[in-house]
Amino acid sequence: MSTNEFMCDCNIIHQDVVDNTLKKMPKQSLFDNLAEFFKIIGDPTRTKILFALDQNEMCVCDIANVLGMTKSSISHQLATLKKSGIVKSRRDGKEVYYTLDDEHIKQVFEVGIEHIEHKNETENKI
Amino acid sequence: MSTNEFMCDCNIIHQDVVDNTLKKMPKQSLFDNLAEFFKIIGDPTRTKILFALDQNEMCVCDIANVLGMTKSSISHQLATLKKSGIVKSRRDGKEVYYTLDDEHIKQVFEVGIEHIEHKNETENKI
DNA sequence: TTGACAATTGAATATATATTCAACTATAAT
DNA sequence: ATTATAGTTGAATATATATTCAATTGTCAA
Repeated sequence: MSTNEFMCDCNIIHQDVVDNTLKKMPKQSLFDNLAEFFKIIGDPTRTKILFALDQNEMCVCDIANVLGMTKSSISHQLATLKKSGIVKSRRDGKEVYYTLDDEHIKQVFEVGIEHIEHKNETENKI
Repeated sequence: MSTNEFMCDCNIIHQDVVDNTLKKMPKQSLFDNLAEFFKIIGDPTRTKILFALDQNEMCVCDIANVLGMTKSSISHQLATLKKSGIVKSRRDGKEVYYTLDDEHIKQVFEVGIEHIEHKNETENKI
């Protein structure tokens, strides 16, 4: 019944489990979008930018100073974040101000931090 | 006051905002861990593996069949996930069974999906 | 012990991407 | 108009990594 059995190099061992899982799998595009989103926030520089923007609306130079990086690299990363719909920008005079476009960011960070703390706990149990 | 002002190529424009943000910034290792975690789940193959394992404990061949990929590539990815403490494994005879080691995964997916849906909504408003 | 299958592993390849650098645009002030 | 500053952009480089391939290990059955 599985549509994938000819694409891989091994036999199905538990047909029921495979069929059941295949039935529940969302379409590929959901996984692509989900992974794309996590990949975008899965970079230390971008994570720091998002944390900073979660505190204040900020212009590029200020972000560069907070992170201790060049405005070029910050601008590149902001472009990536903007293209993904995570931040938005407005110009005021010479400065361009960035803000979070997605208010879930804090919540996303929180579950990530929960995971890290969970991991540290279990490691320290040894 | 800022410790970073000599590492970047532009002046601070809003000293108060920069100082205030720097005061609130967690240490670098938190961002590294956070980003590392999101990077790990920020790959379509791994996202699918985690979704599958959230349904059932599964062996490598079954996962390979669900995803339509070779057991080698699945095994490599499982090693990555295991090293990050996201999955764990047990051997039973010839098979090695994997399960989620972090029960937050479903919650992490949920906030990610919320973001995607939020993005789709705002796009469709045009 | 031999053969078969599940799974792992290391090296190689191919691809993605973060930062740098230099050039450029946009805006404001003189 | 000229100058200075904020920000963007494209190309180049350096680095990371997903998958493939071939070889290997672990386990069971005959």
